[in-house]
Amino acid sequence: MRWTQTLIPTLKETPAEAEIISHQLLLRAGVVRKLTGGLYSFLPLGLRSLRKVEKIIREEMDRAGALEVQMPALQPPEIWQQTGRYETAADVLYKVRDRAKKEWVLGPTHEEVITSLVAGEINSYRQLPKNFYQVGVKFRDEIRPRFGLMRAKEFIMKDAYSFDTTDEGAMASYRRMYDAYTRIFTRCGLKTFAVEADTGVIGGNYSHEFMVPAETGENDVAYVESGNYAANIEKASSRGPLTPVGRSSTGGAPEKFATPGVVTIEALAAAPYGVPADRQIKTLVYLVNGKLTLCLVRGDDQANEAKLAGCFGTTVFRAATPEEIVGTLGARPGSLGAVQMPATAAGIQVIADEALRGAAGMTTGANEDGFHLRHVDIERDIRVTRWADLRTVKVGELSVSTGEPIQIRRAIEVGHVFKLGTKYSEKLNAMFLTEDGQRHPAVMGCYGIGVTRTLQAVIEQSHDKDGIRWPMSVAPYQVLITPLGAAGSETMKAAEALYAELTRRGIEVLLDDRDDRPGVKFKDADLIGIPLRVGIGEKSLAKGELEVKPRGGALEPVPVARAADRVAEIVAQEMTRLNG
RNA sequence: CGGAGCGUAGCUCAGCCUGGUAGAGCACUUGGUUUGGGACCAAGACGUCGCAGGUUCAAAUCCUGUCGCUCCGACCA
Repeated sequence: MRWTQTLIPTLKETPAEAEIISHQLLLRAGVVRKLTGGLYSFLPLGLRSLRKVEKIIREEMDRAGALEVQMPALQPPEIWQQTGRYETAADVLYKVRDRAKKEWVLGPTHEEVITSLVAGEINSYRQLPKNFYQVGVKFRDEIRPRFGLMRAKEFIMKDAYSFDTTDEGAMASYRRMYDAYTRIFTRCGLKTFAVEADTGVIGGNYSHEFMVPAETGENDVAYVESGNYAANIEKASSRGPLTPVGRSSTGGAPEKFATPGVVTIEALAAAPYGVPADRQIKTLVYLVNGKLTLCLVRGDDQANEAKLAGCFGTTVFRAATPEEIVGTLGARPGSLGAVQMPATAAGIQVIADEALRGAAGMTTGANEDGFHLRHVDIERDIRVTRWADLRTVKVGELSVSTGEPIQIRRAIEVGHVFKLGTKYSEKLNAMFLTEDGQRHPAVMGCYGIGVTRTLQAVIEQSHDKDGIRWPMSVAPYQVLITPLGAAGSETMKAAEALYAELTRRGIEVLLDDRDDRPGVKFKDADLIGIPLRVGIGEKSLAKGELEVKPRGGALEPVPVARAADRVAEIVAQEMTRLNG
């Protein structure tokens, strides 16, 4: 391709709307353009890279035995009602109406559709296992789209769904996808690591997210130095707080004391009260299925909402409003506690964090504004209906499995593998007959890769101060030829000859045939990040040489006659390296 | 949804406080000079100042509403 024939609208200045480097480079390098918030058009360069990521994904999915299909983006709401996700996923569902006023949803994912499909077409164990995948557009009504392609209203996703006859079979399918994902991201030139992920209301321990370490990521990941433990912060657990809970009990009964205006852990920890945060019980109130539920964590701990969801068995819950709380507990947030509860709170569930087990000599709210209770012994004074891990782990705590101190870093989630079980197959009747004639729901798994997000993650991980540094495997073009000279010059003639020869060999070449100054061409070359550049200037050409230069690497003079061979060699080496 | 900020040329922004003929740099067009890391000179084209209402002799500027964008938080199958 000739530069003057395509469209590569590079920007010298950084658009004000882009905050993170990958987003800035997407715009500056002419990869994408924004239509409006969360919606982007891919320009010629961007589309080429996107197609390459998709191609790698298809090759590895096919290699893993998955079957490509294509399912509708527009879906009937009925199947969403059947799985219950019409309500639980309501926040992200785009809904539209047709001329007859019938409602439709724009698919944010395709579990319902694929399971309906399988329910109709697969009846026997002889037809299983199967794994179906597609690459297509998803729609999500994100509360806050941001960071360009990272969190968009419309994005491209590869989603796969496996159907097995047994749990063991489902595990094998899961493992195959896990391995395929590892290969996919490696081939894209991305350094990723897999972390244990929250399984939400479905439960179980089989969910991993593939993460790209990046300060701009939206996920916190807990990990240990050896690499033998890594988990999303939503899932991560530890051996407990670094300062274990004490039993500094006086043995006395809970004692009420006045704390006028004190409604925070910090205020109670400060003078004149001086109650350390780890000697306080934090009382949180949630509205779950229409009922108030108390959650107790240590004063210095943070409740983890993903763990709460698992505990509640639903993701549909919210913090109770002060009005709801006062009506039941008789006090406002900041003065709440589970020791003495009014009659209006009879039967209320009290879920306490494991870190509070055995705690005595604690201080908590008295359910009376302006008062707290001290000398509280949680096992003696509080009727705990359930103990559970509710807290968010902190840096330095010891890993349950390896005993190493936990560290926390930010990361971008680019892929997710999940063992679903039979939740969807049961609800949508995806049943098969076993060898001995019994009806069983298929055991499912689902596997997603954010394709457009992956593309941006590559840039986030692979760039320098001058621009993008595309890995050879996903670069829009493998080689950029930069002749320094106008049309008709000797340098341009040499460039044309090399362009023809490389193209003949099947190498993807971009020829910068613009009549521009060298500085402009070099700056743009660095910005758009083609991994290998061939410079052709009068001085070197007079010596019978061209200049071969990897992006970000050293310049190598090569005789004109050997140039095509040398370029082909480097391209092949790099592709082989990435493809493992 | 709560908090903050911003909407002026394709891009980056000034002008607004203190109302009075809409600006700069980059990009674009033409001509010339240049040509190894975002050139220079000259001429030119490009604007419903986000939108709507109000105040005023007069509104980019003041007031009200509204839409959009960005950031923080909440939220995130």
